[in-house]
Amino acid sequence: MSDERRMTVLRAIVQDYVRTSEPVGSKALLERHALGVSAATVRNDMAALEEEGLITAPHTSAGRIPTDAGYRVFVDRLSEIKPLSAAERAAIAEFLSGAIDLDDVVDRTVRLLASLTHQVAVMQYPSLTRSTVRHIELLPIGDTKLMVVLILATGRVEQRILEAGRELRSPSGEEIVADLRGRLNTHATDRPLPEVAARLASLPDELAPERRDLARLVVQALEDALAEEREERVVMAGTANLARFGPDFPLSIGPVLEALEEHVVLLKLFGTLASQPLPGTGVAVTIGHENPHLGLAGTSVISTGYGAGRNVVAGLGVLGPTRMDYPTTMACVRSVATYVSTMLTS
Amino acid sequence: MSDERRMTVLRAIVQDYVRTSEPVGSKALLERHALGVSAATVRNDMAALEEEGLITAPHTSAGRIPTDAGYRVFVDRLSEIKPLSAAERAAIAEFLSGAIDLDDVVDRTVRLLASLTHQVAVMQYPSLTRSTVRHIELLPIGDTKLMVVLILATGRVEQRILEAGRELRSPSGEEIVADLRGRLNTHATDRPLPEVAARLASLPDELAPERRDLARLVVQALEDALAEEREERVVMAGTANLARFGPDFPLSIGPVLEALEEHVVLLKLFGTLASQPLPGTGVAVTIGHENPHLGLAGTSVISTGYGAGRNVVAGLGVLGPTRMDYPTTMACVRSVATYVSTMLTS
DNA sequence: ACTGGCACTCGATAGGTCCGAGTGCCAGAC
DNA sequence: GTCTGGCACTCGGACCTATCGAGTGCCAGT
Repeated sequence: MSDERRMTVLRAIVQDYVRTSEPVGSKALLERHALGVSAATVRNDMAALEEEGLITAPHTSAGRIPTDAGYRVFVDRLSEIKPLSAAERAAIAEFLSGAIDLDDVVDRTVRLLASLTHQVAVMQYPSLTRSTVRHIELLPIGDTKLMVVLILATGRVEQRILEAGRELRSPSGEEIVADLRGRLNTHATDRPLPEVAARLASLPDELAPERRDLARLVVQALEDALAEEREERVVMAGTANLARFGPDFPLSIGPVLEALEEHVVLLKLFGTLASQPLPGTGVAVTIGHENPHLGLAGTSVISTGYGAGRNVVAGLGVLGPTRMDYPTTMACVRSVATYVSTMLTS
Repeated sequence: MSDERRMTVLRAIVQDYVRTSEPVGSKALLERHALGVSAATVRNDMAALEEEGLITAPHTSAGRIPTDAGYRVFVDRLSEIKPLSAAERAAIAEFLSGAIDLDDVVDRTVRLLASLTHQVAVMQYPSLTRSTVRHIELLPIGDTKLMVVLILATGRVEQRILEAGRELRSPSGEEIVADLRGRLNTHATDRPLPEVAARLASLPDELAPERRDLARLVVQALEDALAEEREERVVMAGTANLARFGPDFPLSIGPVLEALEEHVVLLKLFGTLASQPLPGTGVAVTIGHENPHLGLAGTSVISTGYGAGRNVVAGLGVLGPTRMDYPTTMACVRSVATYVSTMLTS
């Protein structure tokens, strides 16, 4: 019994089912795919596939549909995904190149991805925890107030104003602030945020005792800013595509919308997924019940990382019904991620 | 023919239909409402109401359901809406009081509103165009760079860094900056943003010629900051409630989700609506086709304004099927808006 | 102006039949 | 062993029909 052919049959079943959304039988399979064998043989293979749990029959005497495990095997066997056409790539590049700022890049990206894949597109906001510090600035305001400004490599700026409790406009005060600014930047500039947080904690100890209080306040303010910004945002588009889930979606769409609203769920999903890409494709795929969240049991998630330069900053991807055109969708996700990355690098 | 009783019948029809989501007939009406007249009389009234276009029959020999116009009359006749119970008010207050910052207030508010009304809750981010300036700060950075900080009454902070093109750390430079800071705040502090924009434009002219270039740069930066922040954000929650639209919703839910994703549409909706509240209730109601957007033809929007102090800052409300419990929903929207307003004032 | 009564309409429901795609299995061919 | 053709069987979906009942419009009577 040829393992090879069984996989061909599985692939054919997945393809046909995705196209028609109807259970596919042995006869129908033969019409669309030149398998070179008879219907009876295909039936035998199907029986074997069902035995392995890769396909299932909704009821006796109907065709077969792939199970989650079937999709899994199908996806894992995709050694490489076909690249998009030149025209498609050009369209992506053009659409994204019109963006005016970071917000706009994110907004355009999700919309583009949603319309390309006809699924729900989700994108993590560029995560600051994986970004680096570009510069830290200290600015006296009034006589005793100090503004702490944190500028990140992603272009984001955070600021805090704190009460220093001492005169800062005096020559000695200026000197203290200048010294602190220098030390902060020595420790932080161009370093990733988690490392910065660790290094800053011990900074006050290297100062003269009378300067430690101010340093502690500033470090505290910076840590605040880091912690707050660590809460990552998620943007999505294409939820209307859920309406095409199929004629049977009334039950499934509610929970899915609920899950999509819980940004925490999505963040967890993309956080773990982006780090486990499928070898050879660069994208990660989670299918149906593999998904930890109950409401998403009928959906698959295709995700990947993106970022400026070579370090991954955040995740992006799409979510759709298990019955999804995996190859095409994976290609779209990967291409869009690539373009966003180049866009962010410049 | 008593106009009075006809309205009572209409009200009863609306109430029953909202409860059961099934067309209501003359007989069923009599069972639930003590109208004091016979079924035949009710039928006559119904025929008259249908003549007026306030109710309609899905098909011959079925009950009647209210038309958009019917709902309109029903809502307009609600002289006052019943306040929420003390327990509900307490729950609202407690849920919102846990918020830690502006973002959190908005987030909690939409979630609360969605779960209270079982509809889709939408909330405009506090609009800066209707806010006021609290303070403008100018801070020299390095030798020739200047940071412009704009602090708004809503607590939001915007900053820009610009190249001044001249020495600012010198005594004369400091004096110029201080003078400019004073003038800016004289013109801007505690004034609404649109007025600030208008006043700033002419500010350079009141300065000595050699100081105008710097002033123009600063004014330009401030106008940039204002313009950018003018782009208003919208937050929503409870989209999963759309799944309860009814068993017939497959067609309608798609367009609705599309409309919800077009934040521009929502902003326009709430922008115009919040300014036209229903007298006596403080909330604005748009029903079905009254809505300009095609995808929302089957939905009603209940909205109102909220804000710190007595000036309305932005809109907030819910969106749901035309078949909606208007009195209760209106009460919820109003109460939540009230609490958010008090919360923002403090 | 309201009521009771009556004939009529028509969607929803239930039962029954038919059809065909699809299956499993088996005996025979390569 | 592996594949093929054939055959009996299953079962959901489509289609038809009959029945039921909530609801209507209208009219004559109070």
